[in-house]
Amino acid sequence: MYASGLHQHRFAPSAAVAPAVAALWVNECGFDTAGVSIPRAEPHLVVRFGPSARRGLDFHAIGARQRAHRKVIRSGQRTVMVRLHLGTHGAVFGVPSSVIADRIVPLEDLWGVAATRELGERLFEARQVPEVVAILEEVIARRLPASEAHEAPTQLALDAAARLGTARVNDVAKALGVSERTLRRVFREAVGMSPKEFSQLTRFHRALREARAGLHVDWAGIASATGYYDQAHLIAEFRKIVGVTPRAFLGELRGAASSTTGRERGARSET
DNA sequence: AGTACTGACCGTTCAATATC
DNA sequence: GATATTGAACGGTCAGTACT
Repeated sequence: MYASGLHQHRFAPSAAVAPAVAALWVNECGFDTAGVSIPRAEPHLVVRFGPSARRGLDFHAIGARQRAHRKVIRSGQRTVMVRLHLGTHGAVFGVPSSVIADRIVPLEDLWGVAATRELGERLFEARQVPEVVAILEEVIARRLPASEAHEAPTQLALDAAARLGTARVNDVAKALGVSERTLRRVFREAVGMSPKEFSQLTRFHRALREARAGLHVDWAGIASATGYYDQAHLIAEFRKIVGVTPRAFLGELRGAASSTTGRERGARSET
């Protein structure tokens, strides 16, 4: 999430939650502003404090998303974002990824009223950001199984995801020893989107990363380097995913990421 | 028999590519 | 840039198999 005037504090996940948590950060904003979230396949756990939250504090699970969405961030709002690894939805949320795909689900619908009320009370009392992060990590760690091994269907989807960059779905299915239909079924259940949609999102992120890194002088170069047929297709894909052209979206992000700090347990890159 | 899982087939959609 | 063509990917459905 990026927004004008937004302060972002990043935390390296502790060893206890590292198998499930890919990134953890806190956004704070001192005045009303606009924000845009970049769509991702990974599920997120979000805790909001402040004027936008119900009763001053609420938490949600956000599933795999294929489209950016924009919203107003109110002054005084603090948002704790936890990005999970693909395939950990079952352990952390207790449901298949397909259940929360393209949705924002109140955590109490997944964890139950009692568990979320207890968590809410603890978070409400914890005023300092590191304390909030520690509580969240403790709660997530408690939900993780002793073994890091995934169930077979989830592992199949993860193996497919690792190969899906440029390979065709049918070829990936063959390489993994299942039919294309089975791979598609399993993948959608485990990831919350189709293999093709996952490939497109992966390619979009690659192009965005290259553009932000400034490795190419023009969009045609980025399109060529990241697997798009041509610049026109790159632009069409950006329009579909984030609603605007690549140049406009970069401008939106540049204007947004005005203040970002990496600290506490070590800084990492964040998109 | 009922259930769960898988593969195969089919018609449709749409992205990729070629051509004008 | 607009349009046409091609083929990959999709979801629905059904049959086969294994298991209870």
